[in-house]
Order: sequence, then structure tokens, then C-alpha cells
Amino acid sequence: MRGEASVLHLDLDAFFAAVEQRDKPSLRGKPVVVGGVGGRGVVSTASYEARVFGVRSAMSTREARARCPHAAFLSGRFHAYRDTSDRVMRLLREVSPLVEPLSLDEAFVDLARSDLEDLSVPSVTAFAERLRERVVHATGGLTASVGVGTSKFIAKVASDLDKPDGLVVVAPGTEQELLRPMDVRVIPGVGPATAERLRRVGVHTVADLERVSEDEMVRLLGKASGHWLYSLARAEDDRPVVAEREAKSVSVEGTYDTDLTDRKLMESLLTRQASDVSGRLRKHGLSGRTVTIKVRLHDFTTLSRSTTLGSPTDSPGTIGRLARSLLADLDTSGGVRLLGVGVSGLADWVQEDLFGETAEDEEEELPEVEVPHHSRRTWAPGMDVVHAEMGRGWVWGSGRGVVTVRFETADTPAGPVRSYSMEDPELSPWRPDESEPAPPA
DNA sequence: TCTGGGGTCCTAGGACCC
DNA sequence: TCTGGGGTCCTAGGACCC
Repeated sequence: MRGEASVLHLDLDAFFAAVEQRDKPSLRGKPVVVGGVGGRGVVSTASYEARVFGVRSAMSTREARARCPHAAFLSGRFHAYRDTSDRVMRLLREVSPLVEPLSLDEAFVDLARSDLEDLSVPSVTAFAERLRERVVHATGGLTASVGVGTSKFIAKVASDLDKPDGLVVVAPGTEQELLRPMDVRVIPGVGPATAERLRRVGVHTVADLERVSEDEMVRLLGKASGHWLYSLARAEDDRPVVAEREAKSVSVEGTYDTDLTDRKLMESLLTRQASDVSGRLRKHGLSGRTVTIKVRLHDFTTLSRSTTLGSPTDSPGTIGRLARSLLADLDTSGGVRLLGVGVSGLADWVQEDLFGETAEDEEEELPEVEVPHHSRRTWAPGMDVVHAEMGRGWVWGSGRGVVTVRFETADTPAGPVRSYSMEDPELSPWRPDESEPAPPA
């Protein structure tokens, strides 16, 4: 905790929805919901017009539709969000070299490293107001809520106090009186589970929490959380603003509209995910030693299995092979709703292959295939898995704009199954009056 | 047809080593 | 017959964040 309010937290208001409203004037003033539009999608961001109807982040899209049927439901344009976010982060870096992005729409800025010499409350307030105006200008009209305080914790709490389009500067020395009446959930790290544990011992507010001894807190919540909460309850937070943080893991996962039961299909999907992970590792010059798969069963139980190599890899073949072998040990007979692949234990170098590049280490090229028009019509966004005959292969559709084509060639009836996915925005919308071909046997 | 995706951090137990 | 103790690595699961 510093002597002056020099930590700034900026949060773009209803960011994804605001970008959509900026780019599509017809959506302005109307409820907009960005998130998964499939059968198992959840809301990522709701515009303030949609929040009036009780639509919230992390709510299932199904429920959001029930609450606000007339909202525009959009699946998101991440390039546009990334682009707008970059503009904001660039602007913040003009203000201070020490900017810590937390996500596309949030960042801490260390004002102690800015050109602002006078860190008094009036000076910081005027500075933050100017910054908010510059954000509006830089983004083509998006507003931001800003909080400033003597620590990250206080700055973040402050930015939340006057949303949207607000500014709160917490004067040094007033932190505890601000926090005491607040719910314990304002403390970062206190989620539903911790809040429930605290509630059971009669702790609801930060003031309640302040009365609990450090030993008691550690007994209740474990070492790390106990000490952490003990400090934050007293507004003690010395975490520095850190500009560069290295990635610790890279992962890809997907939830399917219909539970998967076909092991061959699961293996195909893992293979595809492994290649996506590999691509992202390579793009950033990374490789990792630990490969993990994540499997969520039909009843939402979530399993993970991992294995660690002697040296790091970024090879799609290696990652895919390990992922498939980890899956082999799991009982998925009840159906699988989510599959994922991740790599951790990252190093910014790849082990030199002492024996030279081996061909089998790379996944073989998947075939380029033309998806015939008749199969496109059978695809439906958010619908159950769709099967369509297609020459010697057949098409499975799952998830918006993604078609997975799977081949079982006539000459190798029991041979290897290969698959690839393609994204095709033209595949929607689905026209329900059109008949579907029968699924393959 | 409740419950995304991409992350981080923590805990606890077992293996293994000295 | 006894059965310490610290450190590190690995695995699995869970809580949490945006």
C-alpha cells in the first residue's frame, strides 16, 4: 500500500457488446448479448440494455434468451475486440510504461511511473478524467470506468463503484472505511466456495473478516488464502504493477452441443486440438513438457490426466499422440460434453532433436476436401450433431460455423479415421424446412 | 438439454533422493 | 523388530478470475 493514490485500474464498459454497438448502429440503445449461441453457450457480455432484463455474464444463453428474447444474440468477433483493446493498451502505455493488462478490457496502470508529478487526489482525478476522454476518442466511442487508489486492490474496487462510465479516486487513508461495509466477495480470491465457508462462521462483510485472527483464517481457508485474506481485509496489498508476465500454459477446449460417445470421434477432436495448441505454441516460440487432457462427462464431472516428457515439445504429432493415449485410460461410456488439450511446463526453447527431424513426429497432412453444397444445408447452428453423406466420407457438424469432416475410406474400412475441421460462416443460418440425409450406420 | 473458454494459483498425496 | 525429515517433482482436483 502506497502513500499516494497512484495505482489506476481501467475497465471498458460491457466491452464486447459495446464494440458491437459501435460497429452496428442498429444495435445502439438495444439489448445485445455476446456469448456462446449454441445449445450450451453462456453469456460473455451483456449490454446495459440487456442487464435491465437480468441478463448477466456467465449465465446460460438459454436463460438469457428466456429473460430477454428480443435481444440481439451474437457469437463475438474477437479480432474486432483485440483490435480495440490494442488501441486502448497503446494509449495507456503512452501514459505510463508500466501497464498490466488483465484481459482484453481491463488493465492496471502505475501512475508513479507516469509523467504526472503531482499525485494528490485532485491532480490524479483530473488526470484520470482526461484519460477516460482519450479512451472514448481512441476507441470510437467506448466508455471506461476507472478507479484509482493506493493499491491494486483498492483501484479495482474503486473502478467498480460507479459503473458504467465512472471515476472513483479513493483518498489515501480512507481505504478501510470504504471496505468495511462491503461484502467479503469484493476481495479478489473470494468466490462462491470461500464466501460460503466464511458465511458459515458468521463472516459476511470485510468488517466481520477483520475480526478473525490470522491463525483462524489459515485454519479455515488454508495457508495461502488465509494469509492473503487476512492482509486484504486490512487493505494491505503490496502487489506491484507488472508489465510482462510469461505464459505458463496453452490450452484449447471445446464443449459440444451433444454429448460425444464415439471414441474415434473424440480422438479426432483431440488430434485437432493438439494441432491448434501446437500452432499457438510455435507462434510464440514456446514448447512445454507436460501434456494434459481435460474431459467433462455428461454429468459435469471434470477429469484431467497429464503426462510429463523429459524434454519440451511443440509437435502436433507428439501432443496429439499423448492426448489420445491419456484418453484411453478414461471411461467415457456415459458421454462427454467437453474435451480439451493443454501444454504446460513451458520453456521458450525447443529441445534440439539429436537425431534430426523424424517424419513420424509430425502429424500427417489432413486431406483438403470440398464440402459439397448438399451437405452444407444440413448443418444447423446450436443443433445436435448432424450427419450428412458425402462421397466416401460423411460430415459431422458441431458448434457454430464449424464442420468436422470425417473419412472412412472404402479401401480401409476398419483403418485409420481422419478428420479435419473447417470454419465456414456461410453455413448459417439453418433452414429447418430442409430434410436431412440419414446418419451413417 | 442448467452450467464457455482461456487462463492462474493452491492443496494434497506419493515418489524419490539425500 | 525400527520407521526421521526436508526438498523437489509429478499428478489430480478445485477455486477463482475475466
